[in-house]
Amino acid sequence: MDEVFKALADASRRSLLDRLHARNGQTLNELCEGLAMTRQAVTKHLAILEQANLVSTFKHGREKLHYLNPVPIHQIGERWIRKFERAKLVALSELKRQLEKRDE
Amino acid sequence: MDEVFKALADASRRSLLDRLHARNGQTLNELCEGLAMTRQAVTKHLAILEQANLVSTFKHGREKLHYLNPVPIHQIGERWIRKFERAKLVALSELKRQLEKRDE
DNA sequence: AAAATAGGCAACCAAATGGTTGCATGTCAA
DNA sequence: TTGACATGCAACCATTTGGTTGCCTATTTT
Repeated sequence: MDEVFKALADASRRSLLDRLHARNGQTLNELCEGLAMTRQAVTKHLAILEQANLVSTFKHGREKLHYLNPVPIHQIGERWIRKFERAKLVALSELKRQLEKRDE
Repeated sequence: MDEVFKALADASRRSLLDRLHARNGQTLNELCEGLAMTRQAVTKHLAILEQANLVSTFKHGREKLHYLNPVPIHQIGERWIRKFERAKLVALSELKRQLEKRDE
């Protein structure tokens, strides 16, 4: 879980995930296109995403294909964010109560 | 948005949010209790959470009260995670299709 | 077989991060 | 008013991070 949060902390890595979300199964070179970064920097980012299980790779000849794995992202949503959604609802209903009280 | 992801990247900070979720409005000293960290380290973490708008503070005499703001967390869920949930569904239905195909 | 293409490895670097210690300030209680 | 308590500020430190360059290997293509 911690690795996933760490991996998502970087904007470049999130944009790599976005790219894979737009088109899955891209090669390293394809993922490098248009980025203001060397290929090696991208390689490192992809390694971190792979480590966090957010991306899986297949070798096909001399190319390495990258696939998005949305499961950990989903888990963050389920196991972590959901918990705080409830707090938000409590805060909202509290606010509502206060506002209604004001009109009394 | 980037600040929120960065703030959530650290396990100590996430556990501070957990503590506030369990009991809102704690003082700095209360939040320090039981942690293997100096008060100053906690102060820094709280500053980062505040900067990311995940925590708001009120001064009450010599005490500083900390309140959880769940809105940015909710936004991460809405604006970011939701997008990838769809990809997961696509992946699942693809898998289902493959499995069904196998039985033909 | 030679050249071009796709990617991997390792050393290096500057800046950011997470933590510390020491001291200062503001506020409450005796 | 004096001491205790809650917090703030600043300098410092080691490690991690995000990036680079240079070179090597493997697979195609011509």
